[in-house]
Amino acid sequence: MPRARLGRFTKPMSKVFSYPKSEKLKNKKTIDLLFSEGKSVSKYPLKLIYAQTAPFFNTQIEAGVTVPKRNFKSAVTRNRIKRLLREAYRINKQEVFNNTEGRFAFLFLYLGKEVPTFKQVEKGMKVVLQRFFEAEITQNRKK
RNA sequence: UAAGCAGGCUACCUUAUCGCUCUGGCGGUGAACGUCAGAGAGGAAAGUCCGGACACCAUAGUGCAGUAUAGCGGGUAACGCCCGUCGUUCCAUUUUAAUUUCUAUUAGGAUGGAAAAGGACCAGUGCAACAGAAAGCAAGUACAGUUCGGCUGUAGUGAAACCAGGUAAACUCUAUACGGUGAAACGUCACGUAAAUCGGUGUUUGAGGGCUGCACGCCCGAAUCGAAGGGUAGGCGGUUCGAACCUUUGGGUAACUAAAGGUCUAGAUAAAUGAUAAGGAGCCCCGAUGUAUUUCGAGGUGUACAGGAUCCGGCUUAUUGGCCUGCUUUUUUA
RNA sequence: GGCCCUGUGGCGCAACUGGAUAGCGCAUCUGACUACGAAUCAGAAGGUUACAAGUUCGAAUCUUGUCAGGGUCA
Repeated sequence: MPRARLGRFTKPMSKVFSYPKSEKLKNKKTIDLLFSEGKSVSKYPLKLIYAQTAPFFNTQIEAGVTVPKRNFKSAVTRNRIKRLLREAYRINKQEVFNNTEGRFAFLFLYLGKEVPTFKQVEKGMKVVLQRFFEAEITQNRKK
């Protein structure tokens, strides 16, 4: 563990609504982990797959975004939906940072078959994150 | 002024807030991070249909096989691309001749435009449904003519009929070009496992490899091939200055090219250009005025096709609106 | 990013060295048989051979270009 400095865990909070490169979910292993063992909550047209990961890197949450090629053939519309999803996560992620303990990996899937507006995506994002909190709280109480 | 055709250019804008990637400066030992400044998708970035650059494989070698192209000349790094030109076919206009009351038909010439994968059945092999005597090496119907010789002409079937027949986007032949594999190439650093198990072949009598379909030749060569199984699937370089773009002058019918001057113009990697709000160009529709252009008011829309992934030159396909140039036809005025 | 393959009724397949009505099985519909159903028998419908252009007298077949689907790679 050469580069893991656990004391550096907290990020500076000056840029609240940012979504830099280091918070993006890139590692193929963790993505495989998400699909095999991750739990999910969904609110059409969004679906959130999440899993707890080891506290290894500096970031608290890694998040990724996916739009299936099967539903959207054009690369332009796929890029647009991914941008909308990223934007919605960027604006609403602060609640997650304030209300959770531990590290998580997120993957947002878009399941709809039509191009949404930003308001639809943001509404779905808020609901999905709320359901994520509820699921986590009930799990903690069971423990 | 309007319409059509051909070619070229362009790709909505402004403000505010929040945000993304890269580069440079400063702070920071360094990384992270902060801050300031700058840069940040296309005409097709697409399809991957051709041609190259570049990298590795012998210094890329020989023969066969295979693939591609096809009048002639030029351009180019190269091309299946582009330009010019010849012939062919089609269309339009015009003209001549014959027939005809006219319309029109046939044949020939001229002008303009368009299209196309446009070598060779005088090397050989194959193919041709139905119809037809006969569709390829053998035969033959009817009528007419006749120098009486299966000599000549006509008719009928058919897309094609006796003729050196048709057919090569049939095999093939001729000429020319092409070695193979492709940035998941290739180099390098790091992490990690199994130097284990089973079976085959082999060490100068040479296994196997050098990703070519085969043969030869050349090089490396002591281990190697297969099965099942285990590990890693990360970083950096290649990677953006290039057959680059712009302007002027000269050469060329043109495609294009030479010289001089100037410019720096994306480098992401689960993949950067976005979101929200307001407003304005533009477009559409409705109403009023009006011969019409226009003007005023209200509403809608505020864009089509579409996102770099090593890089260039083409081709093909998708596509909305605006602007410019040329040609043709038409209207008005003088 | 590169390379390769395939498109024929609703489904699975034939016909592919060009020759005319594109065929077979299952499924569908109608009728018969039966008290009713299944099975069986008889009959019918359903195709612009993925789309577009070309070569040819003639194209599912040959050529080219689009579109759709699938496979493969360190």
